[in-house]
Amino acid sequence: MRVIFMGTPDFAVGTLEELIRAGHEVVLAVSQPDKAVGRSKALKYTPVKACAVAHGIEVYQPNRIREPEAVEYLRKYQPDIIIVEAFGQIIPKEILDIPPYGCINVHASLLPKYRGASPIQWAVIHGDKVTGVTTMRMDEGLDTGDMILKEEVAVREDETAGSLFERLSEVGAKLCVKTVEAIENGTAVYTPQDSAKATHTAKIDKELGRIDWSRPAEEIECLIRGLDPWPSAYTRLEDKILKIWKANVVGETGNAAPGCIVKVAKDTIWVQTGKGILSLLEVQLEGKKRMTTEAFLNGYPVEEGTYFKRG
RNA sequence: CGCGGGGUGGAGCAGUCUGGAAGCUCGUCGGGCUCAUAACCCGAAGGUCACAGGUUCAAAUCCUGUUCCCGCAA
Repeated sequence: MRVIFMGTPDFAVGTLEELIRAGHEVVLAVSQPDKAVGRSKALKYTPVKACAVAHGIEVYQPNRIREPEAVEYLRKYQPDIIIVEAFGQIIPKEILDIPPYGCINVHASLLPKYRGASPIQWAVIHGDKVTGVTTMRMDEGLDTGDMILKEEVAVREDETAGSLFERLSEVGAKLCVKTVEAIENGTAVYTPQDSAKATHTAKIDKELGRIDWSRPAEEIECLIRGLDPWPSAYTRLEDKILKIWKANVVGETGNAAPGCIVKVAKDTIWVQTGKGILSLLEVQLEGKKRMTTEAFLNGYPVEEGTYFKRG
């Protein structure tokens, strides 16, 4: 099939590669404009663009995909189908109507749960045991199209958003190819979503990582994993930001106030939360690298009875 | 040139302002104590102080250039 692929971050790269490997003719890759990234504020290719370039596929990066000019640009390629995955902009109806087989979206959740941005992080943050990937035929709503294929993935105990990203990306890539196959040979079944059961998720921002120590330890632990590798959960230690990368819930003893450092051992720091104690195992002080709590304590004295402050 | 922190034995840090014999916590190795230990005691190994120039009788420390890492911002 003649395919136009629309996507931006790493998550979508696997799908693009899998489509190419499956023998589809990817005639155009559409990605968000390159952004200034990093301390040097140098322009950097989006991961999808980099992949497309490596495969000799033409790339198009409109500022706004709903501009008539962008719509006409896509139309010229006469795609049989358009695959959209983590593109980052809402696709207008004019584009949805271009390909005869429609626009197919790969969404990293079990729809209708977690419609919207960042479904992977939210699955971890909420402590879900199971999540997955759904492919659907897009309509004008936000992730409301009819579902085609769905695959469940178990969330591991120590799952981070990063590790889940990798796994769902692979699952999504294969599921996408299967979906295209089914559409091509006419066996695809379109199942409407039960909108009554739909939930929506918001974009992840740094503010979300500010740890509220009055929350239960379990909830904070999920937040830490859900925001790893970005933007990370953090607290404040003596006016410095301390990111927390890894922690364990250790029980419910103690009646100190939330945020109190109730114990400093050789390789861990115990913090009182609203419910239970959280044992910090891997941290990162601002300006420093991420390190085990043991290493951190070797060079940075922390006293029992002092407090972490919020944000 | 967006702002800032940093590169010192295997790890994390102090020392740099006020040049002048390499330090702390931990790890490693050996020995001791102990029923035993991740605990305690004694001892040892291990560093061209990121790299390159310069100033000086003398540079981890002062000056110049380079490079790498990290936080913020975007």
